[in-house]
Amino acid sequence: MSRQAGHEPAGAGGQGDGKGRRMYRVLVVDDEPQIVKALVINLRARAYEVDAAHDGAAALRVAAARHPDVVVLDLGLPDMDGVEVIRGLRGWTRVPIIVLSARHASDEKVDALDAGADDYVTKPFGMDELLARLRAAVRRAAPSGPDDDASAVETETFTVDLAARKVHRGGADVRLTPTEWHLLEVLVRNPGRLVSQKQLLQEVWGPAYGTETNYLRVYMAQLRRKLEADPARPRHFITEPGMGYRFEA
Amino acid sequence: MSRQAGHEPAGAGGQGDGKGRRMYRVLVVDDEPQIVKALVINLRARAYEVDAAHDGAAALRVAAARHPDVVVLDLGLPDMDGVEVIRGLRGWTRVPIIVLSARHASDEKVDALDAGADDYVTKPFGMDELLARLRAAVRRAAPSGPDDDASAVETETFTVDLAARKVHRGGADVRLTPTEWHLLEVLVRNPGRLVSQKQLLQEVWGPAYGTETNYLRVYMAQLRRKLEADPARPRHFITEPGMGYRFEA
DNA sequence: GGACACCTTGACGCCGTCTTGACGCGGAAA
DNA sequence: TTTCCGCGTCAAGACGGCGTCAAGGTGTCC
Repeated sequence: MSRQAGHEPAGAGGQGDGKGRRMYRVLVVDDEPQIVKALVINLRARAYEVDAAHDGAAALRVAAARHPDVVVLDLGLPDMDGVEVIRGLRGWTRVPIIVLSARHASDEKVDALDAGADDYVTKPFGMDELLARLRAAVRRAAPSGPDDDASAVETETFTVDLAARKVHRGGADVRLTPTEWHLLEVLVRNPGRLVSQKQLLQEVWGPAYGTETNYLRVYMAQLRRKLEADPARPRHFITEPGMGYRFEA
Repeated sequence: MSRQAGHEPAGAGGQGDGKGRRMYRVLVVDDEPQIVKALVINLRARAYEVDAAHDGAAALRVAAARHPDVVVLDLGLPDMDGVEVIRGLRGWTRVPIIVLSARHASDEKVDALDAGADDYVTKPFGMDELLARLRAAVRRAAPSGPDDDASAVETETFTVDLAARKVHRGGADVRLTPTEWHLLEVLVRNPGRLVSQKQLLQEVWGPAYGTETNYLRVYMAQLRRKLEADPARPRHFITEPGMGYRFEA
C-alpha cells in the first residue's frame, strides 16, 4: 500500500500555513526605557510589530488605536495602578496580557491574574522565557482566527469553504471525493500561483508520485467538470503546459 | 482495555443547570503524593472536580477518559518526560496545561511552553498563585467553548439541547448511550463542517483510537437509527466517504 | 447471582472511488 | 509537411470503505 487513503492534515493545526504567516503586533508597556528598548529589539528581531507606551493612559490609548495581538504590561507605572490598566483593557478586549513586575508577592500576582491578566512574570526575567510565554499566549489566542482568515475562496461560479470542507455552486453543495478535494485544496491555497505537477502529485498522492502526470489529467478533468461553467474552456483551473496548473479566482 | 467504559458519569459532573456555573474538572498529574494531596484538597474546597494521575501514561489515559477543563502537570514524572506528556495531549486537545516544575532553568520553561503548555510555575509555589493561574486558564478557555453559544440545535426531526444533555424528537426524549451522546455532541458543535474520522475517534474514544473507523460506522448507524427520519437516507448525518462526517441542520 | 445495558469485534455484500490503459487532438519541433 | 509529445477524454476493472447485522464480553444495578 503505497499511499494511505486518509490523508487529512493530522487534524487541527492544518490550515494555518497556507497563506503566509501574518505579523503579530505586540504592545509593550513599561516606564523603564532600557527594558522597553531591550524588548523592542528582541521582538522586532523575531518579526513582531512592536508599539510601546510608557504609562497607563498611553497604553490604553495605543491599545485602542492599534489593536495589538498581545500586551506586555509592567505593573509599576507612574500614572496609574497596573491592575487598573488590566481592567481598562478587559472592558473591551480579550487580548492576551502578560504582566511584568518586580513584585514577587503572591497577592500581587493573584490580583493581577484575577483582574484579567493571562500571565505574570517577575523581574528580572529571562528574555527567552518571556518570548516563550508570549508565543504561548499568541498561539492560544490564534485558534479563534484561522477559521475566518482564508476559509472562504470565491469565484464567479463556485465557492470553496476550506474550514468546513465544502464547495458550493449555484445554490447546491458539490460532492467531491477525497482526492478531488485534496487537489482542489492545494490549488486554492495558492491562488494565482503556478503549482508544479511534481508538487501537486507529491502533496496529494505522496512523495513517491512525482511523475504520474496522468493522474493529474484525470482528476483535473473531474474538477473542471464539477466546477467550471464550461469544462472544455476552463477559466479557473488553468493548464500551464509542461509545468503545472494554476488556480485563478 | 485501556479505557474505562463510562467517562461522563451520567448526570453527575456534567454541566448542570442551564446557565448556572458548571463544575470545572481538573486533572492533577504529579508523582509526589503530598503535592497531589494538597492540590486535591485545595481544589475540591473550591468546588472543582479533581482527578489525579501519578505518571505520564495514567495522565494521558485519564485525560482521554475524563476530558478535564484544565491540566496541572508536574514535569518530573517517573515514566516519561513531561514534555512528551504535553505533546501527547496536544495531539488531540487544546485543554489548558499548567506545568509545575522544580527546574528553574530557562530552557526547560521554553521547551515546555513551546511544546504546548499554557503556563509554567516553579516549585515551591504558592497555592494562591497557582489557583489564580488556574482561574486565568479556565477563564481564557471558556469563551472558546461554544457551550453557551448554541446550547440548543434544531432540525426538522429532532432537537439537541447541549446544555441539558437532552435530545427531543416528536414529543418524546430520545435515550442515548454515553458514547452516542459524545459523538453527537462533537458533530453538532461543528454544524455544517466536516469533522474528520480521526478527530471524531480521538475526541470520543481517546487519542489512541485514531484509526478504528469501524467504531464510527457502528455508532453513526445507531445515531441515524435513533434520530433520522429515514436512517437509510440520512439528511443530517452526512457521510463524506474517506474523509469524515458532517452534521447538517 | 442474574438481568440488563452498553461496548467491542468480526463477517459480509454493496457501492463508490481509484487506478490503469487506450485513443484523439493540437501545438511545437524537425 | 511530418513527427512527436503533452494534454484531455473515456471506460473498464480492482480495490477498499461503508452500512448492516449479530455474537461475545464486561460492567452495573437489583
